[in-house]
Amino acid sequence: MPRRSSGRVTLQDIAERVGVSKVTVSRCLREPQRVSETVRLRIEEAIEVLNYIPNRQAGALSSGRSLSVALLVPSISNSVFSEVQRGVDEGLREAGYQVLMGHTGYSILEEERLIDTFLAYGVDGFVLSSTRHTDYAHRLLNRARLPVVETMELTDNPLDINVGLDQRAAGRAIGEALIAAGYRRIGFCGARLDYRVQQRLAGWEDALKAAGLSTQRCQTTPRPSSYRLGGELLSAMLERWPDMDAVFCCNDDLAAGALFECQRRRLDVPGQLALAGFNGLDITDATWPTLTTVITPRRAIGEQAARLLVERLQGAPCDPSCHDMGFEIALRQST
Amino acid sequence: MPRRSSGRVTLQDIAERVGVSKVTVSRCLREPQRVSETVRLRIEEAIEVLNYIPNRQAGALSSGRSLSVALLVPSISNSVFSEVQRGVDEGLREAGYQVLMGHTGYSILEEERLIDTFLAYGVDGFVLSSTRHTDYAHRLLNRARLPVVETMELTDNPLDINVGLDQRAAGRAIGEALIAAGYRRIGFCGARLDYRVQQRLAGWEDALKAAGLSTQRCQTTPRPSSYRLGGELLSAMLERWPDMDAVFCCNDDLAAGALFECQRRRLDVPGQLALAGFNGLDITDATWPTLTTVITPRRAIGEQAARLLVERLQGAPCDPSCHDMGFEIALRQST
DNA sequence: TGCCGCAATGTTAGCGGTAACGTTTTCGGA
DNA sequence: TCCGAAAACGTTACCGCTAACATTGCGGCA
Repeated sequence: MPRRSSGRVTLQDIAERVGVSKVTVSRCLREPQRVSETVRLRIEEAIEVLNYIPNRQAGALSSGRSLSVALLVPSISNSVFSEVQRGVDEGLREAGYQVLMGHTGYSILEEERLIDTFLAYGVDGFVLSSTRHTDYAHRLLNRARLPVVETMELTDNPLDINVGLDQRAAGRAIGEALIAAGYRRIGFCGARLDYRVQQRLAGWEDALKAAGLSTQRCQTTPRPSSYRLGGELLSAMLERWPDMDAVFCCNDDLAAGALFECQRRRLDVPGQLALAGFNGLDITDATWPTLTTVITPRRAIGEQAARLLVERLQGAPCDPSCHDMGFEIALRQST
Repeated sequence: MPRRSSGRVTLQDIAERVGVSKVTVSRCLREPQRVSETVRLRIEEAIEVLNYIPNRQAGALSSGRSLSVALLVPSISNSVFSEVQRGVDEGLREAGYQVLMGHTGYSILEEERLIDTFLAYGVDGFVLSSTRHTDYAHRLLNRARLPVVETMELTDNPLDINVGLDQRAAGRAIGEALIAAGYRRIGFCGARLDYRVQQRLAGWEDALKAAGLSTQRCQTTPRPSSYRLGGELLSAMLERWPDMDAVFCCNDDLAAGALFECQRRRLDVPGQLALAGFNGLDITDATWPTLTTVITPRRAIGEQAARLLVERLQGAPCDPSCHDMGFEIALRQST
């Protein structure tokens, strides 16, 4: 009993219509210059007429390359990663790769699960948005011998390629900027507390300690970040440390939420309290007052990740490397 | 010359180690109860030890089902769609499907390209976030005979399943709410002007006309929506219609941007100008004053889409249907 | 004329799974 | 003890495409 053919148009159908073998059709699609002009035109016509859509699964199975790459981000709703995604997507699409996206919900266990899933899908490479993974994820990636880019933060010990920025230095820089602006009782407010946030916190502490200032005004929570949470955290901080004159929020969402809370309390920003955020999202440049923040080169990180990944995919040898994409302090009205 | 095997562990490797045929191993993975206890345990052990990861491409090629579904959204950075995505993802994952996401950048041509791409990947179904497609996309979808869910807005003529809300009715409702609150010189400000925004605009006009009010205070642009744009549009409107007493912004980003612009101009909201947005994003409940908006059931739309899609994937017949998920007006401080 | 080399195309043998059907084993009941 | 059906497992033939090698045809040159 012959297996039911899916009914889809296949290479064979094209080949029969044109009167060549299916290898020639396949070749025509992959290396057009290796097929004669006349045959090529007739094949192209047949593809058009029959509405042929190549079956990537079959192609991937046969060639061992799927021309797809997995991009794992912590959260889709967080606009921080949408810029990275755009950069990655653009760079990889140019090179003929399709990006398959997954979101880990900030969980390395979920990341592990997704790595497994995408390996099953036969992706040719990974772009991860962290340098922290489970042991099993490490083993999976090592065994698969695929190019991997770890993005966002830097690490001393990259799996393969690492593109990001020094989160701790950025935290320190914004701390120093606040100190330079004359603030002395500077608070830190952080949510989610993933590795990157911890680094920013450490940088903030570095700056304050170096200036001989107290680092006690630190309010953190494992809850996910949101505008409202920014307001709640700020309220709690104002209660505990009424003398606080500036707050560095670990991200822009919290900073904006804190700003709204100040408005609600008729607290003048920056007159009575200065605010600073992190990432440089659109909103920081739209609020009143505009928000001081650390602008992170998310788009550039994505593009660079794509560029390096493509090099590896096209044969460059595996040579672990780190790429510091820097950051920029944007001093705005809120400080 | 034998073809270079990818080096990956395959069913065959498991089978050899256990001393059974690979069909038995395959069966053990798909229908465990059809394999004897002892063999099953030994197979499971071998899978564990050898770190076997099934090759989905091969499975899909052979069975004709890939257990994956494409979800196409206009924009990843727009949080409106991340809620839909979450709903879809959750519902489909439960049923064993993997969601592959693509973003169209609000272009139906790009949507067409993505449909083509994902058909090549052999997805088993589509979730689209519009009811507007190119002719070619229509043909592709019809020919593929796959279940398709069109989401967000409603249509009289669904391709297959349609889950969304009546955008025009929602626009009318917010218009009526503003009128009921006593506003009479109500403006509309819109960006991007995709189909949904046009519907909201039409609804707003319906409400104003029904109340005998002027619909001239309408400022639109094809530019993509953003906070800053909200401010710019509001400025332009205040210049043209200084007597305006309320503005319905086609989405929350514009409304928030407009609010920030009011703060910049020291214009009291709602005292001097009332503002309303659309979608019910987090920010509307965080700003000061909080923003009146239309809360759209995005999560529910995603979940319902997933539910209906799974039914179809599991054999329910194709029977075009529309599902109105409704909306809710949230009157807040800004009106 | 005969031989060489290259361009254009074809043949073969898989890639790693699964559907369909075939065979063997097991076991209860007549 | 023997029979027959179900449970357990195996064989075969693909799914649609491509790598590697084989073949054909033709022009150019000695």
